[in-house]
Amino acid sequence: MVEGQEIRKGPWTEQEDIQLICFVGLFGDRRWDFIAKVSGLNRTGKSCRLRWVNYLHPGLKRGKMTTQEERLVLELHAKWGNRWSKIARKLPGRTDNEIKNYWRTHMRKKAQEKRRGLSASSSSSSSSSSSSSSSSSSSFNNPAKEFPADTGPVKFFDSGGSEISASSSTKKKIEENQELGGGDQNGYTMDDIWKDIEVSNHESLIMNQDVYSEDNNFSCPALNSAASSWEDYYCGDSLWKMEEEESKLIFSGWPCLGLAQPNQNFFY
DNA sequence: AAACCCCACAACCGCAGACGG
DNA sequence: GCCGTCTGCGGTTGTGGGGTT
Repeated sequence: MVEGQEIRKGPWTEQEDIQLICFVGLFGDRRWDFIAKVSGLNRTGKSCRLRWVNYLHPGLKRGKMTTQEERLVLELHAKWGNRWSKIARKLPGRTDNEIKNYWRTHMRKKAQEKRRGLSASSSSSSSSSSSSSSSSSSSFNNPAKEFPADTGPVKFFDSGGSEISASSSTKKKIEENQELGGGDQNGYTMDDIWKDIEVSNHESLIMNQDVYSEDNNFSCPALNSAASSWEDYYCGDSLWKMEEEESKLIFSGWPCLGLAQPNQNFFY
């Protein structure tokens, strides 16, 4: 990066966030390496992108997953496996990271509960080798190990996709599906879920007009959503896809509240 | 009040695909 | 067609906070 400067890692400071927001406002949310360089943040483009996508993006919903979202995640995971980004696209305002984390924690819990239930009901049968907590995380995503027929710390929350692999995994998936869709206790079907989500999307779209274009690309955050702290710092409105030439002009009157000056030399 | 445990989430890493020169 | 760079994705780890003992 900037020669001699050490790349920063770890948690982002508020200052860095604001700085990043400003530069994304100027250059759009694409050229991350470029943004990382000119912003003077000693971060990698990757890191900047991640921070933006997972945390700073104005279209993000924060807070707990709704029941509809939970069900949708379950359903889509059953369909697509660990294609988190694909799943995330179906859940406006949620990130792949968020969904991934959600799946890990909640599904692990579910798996444990399920196992408890099973071992309670069937004290005999199927080995039930006393769950040695064994390897942490190394068996993730190993289809052979997903939904192990009742052994060990069940890794089914990270199944690596149900697409093809049948056998025990399929069995569990079927159970899951029955639990959520088909034979659900309250008969909540996918259609219902979609309806609900459409409704709530519609509502949030009304509140957040124009945040997204049709393909979920961020368009113009500065124009909407009443001032959550950082949004006040947005440096411009439609500077989104700006050429470097133009940006020079902007920098000549750099507006951002005493932030570290951007690396203007970059342009010359 | 302190120690411990568990959960939730942010962030990093490695890899693969896309893209431009 | 090859190579280098960038971007996106999935997996994994680290850490802070809240709850429990």
